[in-house]
Amino acid sequence: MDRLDKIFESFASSSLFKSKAVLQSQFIPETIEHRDEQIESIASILAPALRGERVSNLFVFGNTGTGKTLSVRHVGDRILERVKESGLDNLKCVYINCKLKKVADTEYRILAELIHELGGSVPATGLPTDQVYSRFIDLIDDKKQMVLIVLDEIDQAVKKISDDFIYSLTRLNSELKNAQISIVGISNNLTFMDGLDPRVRSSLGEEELVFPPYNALQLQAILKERADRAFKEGVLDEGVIAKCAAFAAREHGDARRALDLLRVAGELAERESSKRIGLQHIDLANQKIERDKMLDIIESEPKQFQLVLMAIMNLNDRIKYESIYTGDVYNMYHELCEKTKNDILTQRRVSDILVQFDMLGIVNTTVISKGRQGRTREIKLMIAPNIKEEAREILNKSLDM
DNA sequence: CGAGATTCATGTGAAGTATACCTTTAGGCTTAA
DNA sequence: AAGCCTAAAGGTATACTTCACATGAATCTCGTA
Repeated sequence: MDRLDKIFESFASSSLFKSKAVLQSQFIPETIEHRDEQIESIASILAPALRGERVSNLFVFGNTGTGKTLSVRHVGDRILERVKESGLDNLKCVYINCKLKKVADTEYRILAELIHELGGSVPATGLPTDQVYSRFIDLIDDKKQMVLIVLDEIDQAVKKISDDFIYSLTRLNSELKNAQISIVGISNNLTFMDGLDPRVRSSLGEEELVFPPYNALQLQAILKERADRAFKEGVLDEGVIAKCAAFAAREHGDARRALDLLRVAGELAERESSKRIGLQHIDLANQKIERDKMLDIIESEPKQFQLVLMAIMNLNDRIKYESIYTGDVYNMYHELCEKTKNDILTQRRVSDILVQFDMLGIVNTTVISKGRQGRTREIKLMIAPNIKEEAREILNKSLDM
């Protein structure tokens, strides 16, 4: 991808970009603006690790795109640098994102990922969970060291597994003879702590830190800084940055989104070989981001899920004004399965699939009781009309219809 | 007419099944001394 | 005797099914004014 980008860029002499990477989400800037206070706090909490002391478990809150991950990683990297300089080898830092489905959505997988990151290996399945624990312990307890575990999106993990997992992690210290572990939890759910077991809450929340959302002005400053590095001079129209910032500020001050917006706007402008990036590109970019997100989800869904979605879409077209209910969806799904020679799942399962769609935001469901007509889910399709055609194409293709 | 009882079409939870992987273990075979 | 391969045994995750019970308001029933 990067190499292709380079090729294309070298051919497009009118490229607007100086360096696109600056706007990509993996990019880690040297300086993080408007987060000095938080970074210093993190640093002072984690600093004892340099002396080989156990540091307090830390818990970081804040909405998406407020720089939590970035700040924590930044501090972590700096500490590791420091460790390297002084030639010591008594500190390790592991970063895990619990939200990435492939990486971790069971206790097992998170542990496996931890072990993997620390250089060990463990099969993707098959081992009793407690054996994985003991492997983990063996791995880190072979010498005196500190292990810093950063769990990003920890709320996702707890939701899917249970807080026992974190409890056993915090308890692990008592089983370790040489090594010590500390946990840094990152969550974008402010109320996450309330639902936790009190024991977990107290051990995990030894230190807490809140990242407030960026306001529009701060977003502007951040965007400005990055835009200067990313774009050639004078390609941005007046007010483009302000508009990006405004869009993102509306979305809870999500800086990542703001940067995405800017990048996509740039790409769009470039594609129509415009010399400048205008306000209309931002609007287009906003639409495109939404669209891509939705289509990606749809495409990556398993077959049975796609069949159910197809059923919903068919119904949605047919009866424009009435609501769609579970029973209708199931019947339509049944038909589709027969037509496409797919296995037919039970109603129970389809019901669960609908719940999943609801969580993904593809569909909006409400459980209602229709009196004597029983109880059901009222289903509303949330796919924007202008994407429907494409969505249908994707479904047709992958369902072979 | 109004308070309860009924009822319908699913929601929901628990437990079970099938399948795909994975490790460990032990037996059998090969190999080298 | 040591080393290697293989198959069986024993575990987990995932996707799904089966069974049983829970829901909640429209509708029915029936006593009463």
